Amino acid sequence: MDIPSKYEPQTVESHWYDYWMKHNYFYSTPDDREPYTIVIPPPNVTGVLHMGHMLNNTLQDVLIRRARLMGKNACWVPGTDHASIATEAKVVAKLKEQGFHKTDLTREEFLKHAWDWTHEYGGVILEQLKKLGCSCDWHRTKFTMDEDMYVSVIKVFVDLYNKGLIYRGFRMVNWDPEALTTLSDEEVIYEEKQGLLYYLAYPIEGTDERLTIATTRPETILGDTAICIHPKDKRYHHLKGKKAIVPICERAIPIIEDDYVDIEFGTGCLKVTPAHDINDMALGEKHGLDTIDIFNADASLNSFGLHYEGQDRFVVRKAIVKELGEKGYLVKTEPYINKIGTSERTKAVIEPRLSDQWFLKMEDLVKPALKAVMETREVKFYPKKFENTYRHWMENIRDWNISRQLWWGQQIPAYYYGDGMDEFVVAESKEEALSQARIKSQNQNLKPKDLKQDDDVLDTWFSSWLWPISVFGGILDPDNPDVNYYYPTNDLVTGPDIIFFWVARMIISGYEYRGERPFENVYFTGLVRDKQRRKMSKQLGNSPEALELIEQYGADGVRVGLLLSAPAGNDLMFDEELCQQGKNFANKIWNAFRLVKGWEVADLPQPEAAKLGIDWYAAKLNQALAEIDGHFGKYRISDALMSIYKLVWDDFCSWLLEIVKPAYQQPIDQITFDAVIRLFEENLKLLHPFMPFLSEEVWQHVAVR
RNA sequence: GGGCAAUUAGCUCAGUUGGUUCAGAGCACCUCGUUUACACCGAGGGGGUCGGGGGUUCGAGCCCCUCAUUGCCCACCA
Repeated sequence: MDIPSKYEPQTVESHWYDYWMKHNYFYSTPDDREPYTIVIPPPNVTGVLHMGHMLNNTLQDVLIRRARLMGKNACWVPGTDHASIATEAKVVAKLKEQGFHKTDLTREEFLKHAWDWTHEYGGVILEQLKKLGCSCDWHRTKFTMDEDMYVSVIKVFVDLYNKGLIYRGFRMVNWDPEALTTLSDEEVIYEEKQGLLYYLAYPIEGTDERLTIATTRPETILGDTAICIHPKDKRYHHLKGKKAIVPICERAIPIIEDDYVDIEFGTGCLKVTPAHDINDMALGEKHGLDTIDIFNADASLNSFGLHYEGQDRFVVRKAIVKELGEKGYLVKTEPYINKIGTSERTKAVIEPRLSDQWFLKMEDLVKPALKAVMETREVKFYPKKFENTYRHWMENIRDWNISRQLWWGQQIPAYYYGDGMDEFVVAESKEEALSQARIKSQNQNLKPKDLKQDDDVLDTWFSSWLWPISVFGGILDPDNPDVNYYYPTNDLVTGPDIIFFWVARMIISGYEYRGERPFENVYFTGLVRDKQRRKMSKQLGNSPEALELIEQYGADGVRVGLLLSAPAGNDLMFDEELCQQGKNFANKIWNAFRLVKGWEVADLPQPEAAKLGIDWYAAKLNQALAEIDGHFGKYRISDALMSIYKLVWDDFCSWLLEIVKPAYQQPIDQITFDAVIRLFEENLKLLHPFMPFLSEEVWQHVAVR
C-alpha cells in the first residue's frame, strides 16, 4: 500500500465514515444496554452552518462517540426547527422579490410556499453537519412541523387549556410592526440609543397657564388621555381637578395624581398614553382613563393621527416636533439615552400594543423546574454560574405570550362559533370542536362552516419546549418503548443565549409531561468570537465559511481547533491557526502510523529498552486515562483533548516510538511490534471522539480487521 | 437601577480544601538541526513581583475589605 506522507482526508483511498453513514451504522434502538441520549438543539430549518453550530455539534459528537465507545446505547437525535418568525420573514421576502405580498395569498397558498422553501433548503444544514462528522441517528431526524410533532403540540395546548393554564387575554404585548406579530418578552432586545427628551407645554383649560411635561415620544400625544402629577408636588397643587388641552388635537384631558410619578424626573409631570405604554396602561386602569390607540398594525398612524394618518411613527415624530415648535408648544429638547426594545428577528423597534393574545400561566408550572435545578440538583448546569441566572428568571416569571400573528407554525386549535371572538372552544380536531361547540352553544344546528379556527399560530418555542419528549413520540404515546428507554436524556449542549427561550421551558415541560427531568446535564458553550473579541456575524463578515474551513483543514482539524480554545461557558476567540494546529496534529498521527506500518517484523529477541519503554508508556496511558475521565466528568472537554494531545504527541511519538524504533531498514521484534500496535489502538480509541475521520482511517489500516 | 462573572507569561487559558510539587499548559517567540515517520518536524531556551491598595495568617493567585477595568444577564421610569 502506498501511504501518502501527508494526511489529506480527501486523498486517502477509503472513506469508512461515508460507508458507515450510508449503511446506517448509527442506528440505535432500545436494547438491554445502558442508554446515553442527546437531542440536538434543532437549528433553523432554513439556516446554514455557522461557527456556533460547529462548536456546539462537535461537542455533542465528542460526547456521543465517547459514550458509544464505552459500550452504551448511544442515541443522538437530529432535527430542525420551523422557526416560525424567521422562516416566515424569509418567505415573505422571497415573495416580495417575485412581486407578491403576503396578503395577496391565501393561508394555504402561503403555506405551500413555506413548505416549498423548507423542502428546498431544509436538509442543507443537516448535510453540513454530516460533513463535520456528526454521528447522529439520522434515521430519527425530526422537524418541528412534522405531522406527529405538530399533533403533539396541539395536544399539549388543549391539555394545558383544559387544565386552566392557557387563557386568552386582552393585554399589552410586544408588537413587531414589521413582522406584524407579537413577541414574547424574551424575543425583545433592549438597546441603548441616543434620543431626545422633548419638553412640551400643554395649555390648562380656562387659564393662560401652561404645564410642561417631558416625553421621548412626542407623536404619542395624540393618544394622551391624562396628565399625571405627584400628589405631594406643591408646584402643581393648584392644578388639581383642572383639565389640560392636548396640543394639535385640542382634546381636554384630566389632570390626575399618582405617586407613581417621580418628582425629580423631567418636570415632575407625566403624560399618560394608556394604549402605548405599559405603565400608562396601569395608570389608565387605576384611574379609569380612556384608551386611544393611534397606531395601525404597521405602526403608521390611524385616524386618531389626524392629518398624520397613514404616515410612519418615526416620520410623524419629526413632523410633529416641527409643528409643535411652530405653534409654540415645544419648550426645549435635551439629549437623552433611553432603552429601545427591538425585535430579535426583524430588528424593528417594538411597539407596546394592546391586543387579544393567548397566554400560558407559568407560576405553578415553574415550581418543579426551579426545584430540580436549585434544590434537588436533578438537573446540573455547566458552568454553574448559569444556575443563578436561571433562578432569577424562574422566580420572576411572567405569563408566556404564546400566540403569534403568523401563518407558519402550529395553528392555535381554538374555534370561534359566535359572531365575535368571545365564544370559542378548544379541541384537538375540528370534529371534536364542533361537538363541543354544539353543547356549549346549545345549538345542535351548528355546521362545520360555522366554526372559524383562530388565525394565529403558536410561538416556535411552544413546540421546541417539548423536543426531548416529542422526538421520541412521548406526547402522543407516553408509554412507548422509545421514550421509556431514551428519556430522560443525558446531556444537553447549547448556548446560554437560549437558557430562557428553550432550556428552562424544556425543564418545565419535562416535569409537566413526564414527571421527570428532560436531561441531567446542561453544558453551556460560549459565544464564538473573532480574534478581536468581536461577535461573529454576517454583517461584520468576520465569520469564516464553515465548509471552507473543513475543506482547508479537514473536519478533524477544525474540530480540534475549535475545541482547543473552548473551555465551558467562556466565549472563545476563534483563530484559524488553531485549525492549523489541529491539522498538524492529524498529520503527526498519520506519520506515526506510517512509521509503524513500515516496520518489518522478524523473529528477534525484544531489546530491554523497548520493554522498559512499553511498560513506561502503558503506565503513562493509564494515568492519562484517569485524567481524561476526570476532565469529561467536569465537562472540560478542551482539557480532555489537551491531555490526549500531549499524551500522543509527546509521550507516544516523541518518547515511545523513538525508543522502540529499530535502526534504519532493520526489522522489529514481534513482541515489541504487537505491543506498539496495541498501544496505538488505545490511542486511537481516545482520539476517536475528537478526530473520527483520521482515527477511523488509521484504525482500518493499522491492523488487519 | 439590580445581579453575576472575569482580571495569572506576547496570546488563549489551567491553577480543586491557603503550605516543598503553585507559579503551570498550549500557541507564539529565540537558538540549533535537511539523521533513514513527520519542517504540518526534532533538540534546546527565554519569558509573569498572579489588575491596584489594604487586611487576616507563621505562610495568600488562592480567604476578607476596597478601588479600577472589562464582559454578560435582568429591570415598565416618562
